[in-house]
Amino acid sequence: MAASTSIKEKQRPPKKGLDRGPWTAEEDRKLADAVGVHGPKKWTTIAARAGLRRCAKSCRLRWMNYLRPNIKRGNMSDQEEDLIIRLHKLLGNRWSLIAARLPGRTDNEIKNYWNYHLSKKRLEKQVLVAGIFSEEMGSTSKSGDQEMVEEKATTTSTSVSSKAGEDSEAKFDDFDDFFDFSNENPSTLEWVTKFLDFSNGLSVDGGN
DNA sequence: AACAACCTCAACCGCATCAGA
DNA sequence: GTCTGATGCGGTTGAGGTTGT
Repeated sequence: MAASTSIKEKQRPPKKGLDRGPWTAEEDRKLADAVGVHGPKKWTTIAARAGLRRCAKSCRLRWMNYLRPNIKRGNMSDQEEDLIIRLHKLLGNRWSLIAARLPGRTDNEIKNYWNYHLSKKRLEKQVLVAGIFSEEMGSTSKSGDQEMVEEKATTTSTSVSSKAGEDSEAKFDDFDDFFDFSNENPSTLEWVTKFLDFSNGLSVDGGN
């Protein structure tokens, strides 16, 4: 983020007596206990009552991304990856919405996965396309296109992290084959249909 | 064995939105 | 209707582990 300062995160002083950095097992236990008592809401109350020197946001994040029950860990299956690609095409960078369709996966996890894995796959494909393109153009030396693609490879995160919608349409045409729902299982198809109905309704209403 | 490059994961921030006073 | 604090989301960063040379 451009808003991030050049000062390294971990070197910043803690905010008014609050701890920062990785959570300890003890903190996790306290947080889990507090959530058990108060429920996964009222994070300011939880942060205050749990005896943790952590802010409410930090507690919520820790719970949502790590301590919450039924969190699935480990590699993404092919089906999950496929679904992420399709949902991203549909929803853009709305990671929480995408995560809601992948039981046990967190928005943070999906975001991480997308930012590295899938953007990389896309770049590989771009390189391939650029290579074919320059061949068709009959260029023999290392083309400007290729250089551009290579340069793009160094700016992966910025192109991927643009606002939702901006990139999903224009930059992901390569995944159109993934976006064929004709063989989709009924539950996914049903949800996609509902979503499209809903979004169509919004656009007809002018978004209100 | 040492180093570099690659990859994963957890955590932080700022901003937007929501909800209650 | 406005203000303010709480909550949720998306973008970004960096530590640390793994793999390759």
